[in-house]
Amino acid sequence: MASGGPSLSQDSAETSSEVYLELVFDLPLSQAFTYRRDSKGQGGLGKRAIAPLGKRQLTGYIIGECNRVPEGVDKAHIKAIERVIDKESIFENRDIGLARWMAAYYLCSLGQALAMMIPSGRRTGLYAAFSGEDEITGTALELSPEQRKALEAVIAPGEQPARVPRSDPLSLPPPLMWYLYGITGSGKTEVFLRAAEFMLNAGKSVIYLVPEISLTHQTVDALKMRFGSAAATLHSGMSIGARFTEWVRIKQGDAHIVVGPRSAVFAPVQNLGLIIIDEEHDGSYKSESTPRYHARQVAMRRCSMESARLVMGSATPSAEAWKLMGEGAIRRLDLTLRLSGGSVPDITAVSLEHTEGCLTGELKEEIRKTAQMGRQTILFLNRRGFAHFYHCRACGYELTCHQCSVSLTYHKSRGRAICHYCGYQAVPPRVCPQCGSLAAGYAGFGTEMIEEEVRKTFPDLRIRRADADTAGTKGTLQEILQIFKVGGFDILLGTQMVAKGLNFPGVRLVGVVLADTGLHIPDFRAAERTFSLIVQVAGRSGRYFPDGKVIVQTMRPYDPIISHACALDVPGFFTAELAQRKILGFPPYSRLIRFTVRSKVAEQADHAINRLASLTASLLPPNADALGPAECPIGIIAGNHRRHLLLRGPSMAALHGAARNILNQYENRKGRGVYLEIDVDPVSLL
DNA sequence: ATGATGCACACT
DNA sequence: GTGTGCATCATG
Repeated sequence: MASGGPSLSQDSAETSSEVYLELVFDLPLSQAFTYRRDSKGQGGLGKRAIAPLGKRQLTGYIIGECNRVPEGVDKAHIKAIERVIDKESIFENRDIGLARWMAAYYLCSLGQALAMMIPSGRRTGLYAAFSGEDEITGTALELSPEQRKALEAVIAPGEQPARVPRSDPLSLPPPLMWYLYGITGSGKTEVFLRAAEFMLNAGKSVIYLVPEISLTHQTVDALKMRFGSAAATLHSGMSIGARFTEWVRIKQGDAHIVVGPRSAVFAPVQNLGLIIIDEEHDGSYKSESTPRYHARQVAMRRCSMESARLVMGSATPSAEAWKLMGEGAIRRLDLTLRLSGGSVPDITAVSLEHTEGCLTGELKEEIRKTAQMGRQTILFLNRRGFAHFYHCRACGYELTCHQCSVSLTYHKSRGRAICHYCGYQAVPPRVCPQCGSLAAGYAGFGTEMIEEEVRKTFPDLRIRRADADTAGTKGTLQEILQIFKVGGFDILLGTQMVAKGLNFPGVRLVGVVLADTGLHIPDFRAAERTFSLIVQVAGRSGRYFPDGKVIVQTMRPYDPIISHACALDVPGFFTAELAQRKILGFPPYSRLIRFTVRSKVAEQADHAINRLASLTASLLPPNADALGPAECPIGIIAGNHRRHLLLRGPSMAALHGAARNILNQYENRKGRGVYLEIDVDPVSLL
């Protein structure tokens, strides 16, 4: 039937009048698929449509309309879409443009990138919420001279970066960027709010990014008070319906300022004027699943594309941001003064060597002194659990998880050793399972052990623990923190979560029980994270009274990282750290793409990573190199053996092409049960 | 991603 | 001769 020349030409005459739709799906497939319109002749760029793909009916995104079928596709095989879902386009050209950039930059499919940008695109997780950081008031506060200067810089008229259309989809002139660099309590938030207010008055929209959702509720409340119904939220803790409602409100232009965690960077605001990134250093801005985008990177791109401004802020900038500030690409605005009557706390590093237990004499004395003053103490420990490693001093045996390769942590309250990665639990043996020695047990300490020691040392003081275990039950953490805030007990003992932006007026003393935890993890950012954590924790002290005291216990009191942190010397830290990174050739002096493979079968993981490595060896340009292949620092998670390989080059441009070629070759013959994850600009290498 | 297909080896 | 498992392939 479809054999002769004449019939073909007739076909093409027909085809030219027919319009086809190009759809992409939330699948790891790079290509678009061509369809006819549905029975009612519906189509529409930027709308979603249900369409048959193989045996399945999937939601696809209409990214184009064309009047000829692609090369090598038989017209007769073209199917019609089932139906169009949306009445109005949900993706503008701008959104599709941003998604195309994401797909190219993060090496994911266009469909995966688009799915990220809409509320129901991906399943939504739940996070524990707790009250946050700065006391934001509904009414505008008086600005200090420093704040005023910062605000004026950010809202200064004029100089817009030229809107230069480029053929290279990855390169655009950078946006105008500023960084509010200042200690906790120096009033960054008020400057952000004023800048936002200015933009709204100028008829522009604002996106306000906060880490996870910890600060979202409070920031939203404040924004609602300040800006009324012009404010909207988009976060993963909301129901799908609530999210959608807010999304529509934003899309229709009813809301002009959006607060939320990293995914809010995709908020469909009209006429974007400003993106704010609060606590820019925070790790939660990097997505942990495909596409593994970084909200800061996406924000920069969006601001470039839409000629908007970008303002970030933190007391402890990321190394990337610090370098850009040094180069002048980001303009630094210093906020040096503590408002609310506070001042910079007095920070002392104390050696833990030769100390019985986990509290040094210095720390005990300060706890006592603080209590006598009727004030409060926060004890911070960067580790959950009672103790960490089960270790035999006779033969060196270590008790580790059968599923994952990490050490088990003993939780006294449950009498169990628990894996912090997969949740595996075991009753710890009394004698060494390997050599039978009795000299086996737990070394190190966790929050439970400290709780016990503090209770014993200070039987008269009221102490509460706040960590992931306590937080398990829904309102509990929130409650504990609220009680602490109003002076309900004397000592708060906690992990990471007390380091985040919490704010307690009555706190005088902050004790970092062991600052070195995490310094030895095999990750080139270990120092940066440790430094940042200590400085952030120290910032909890002395917010409202000028007598804040911080004791940092450490095994290595002379380590420059610890001493820079204790001196709150961010420039000093980065001078040393960036010099080190430069010597070692790590970011921000190079760029990385990480390939991670996982499989239940170790040999399959090895095989896969070796194949990737040999492809890499033949396809990597001469100015780039590869690190690995190697077992991941966490070699096994939940029974999956993990191997990784890092591509390193002077710029992303040098790596992208090679990475794409490697992936194309690899995809041809990938094994079953072997999964590959691609991480562009990885933040964690575990 | 996932459902279909084809081929190897096994078993009533 | 049919059944089960996995590798390979196509999806418009």
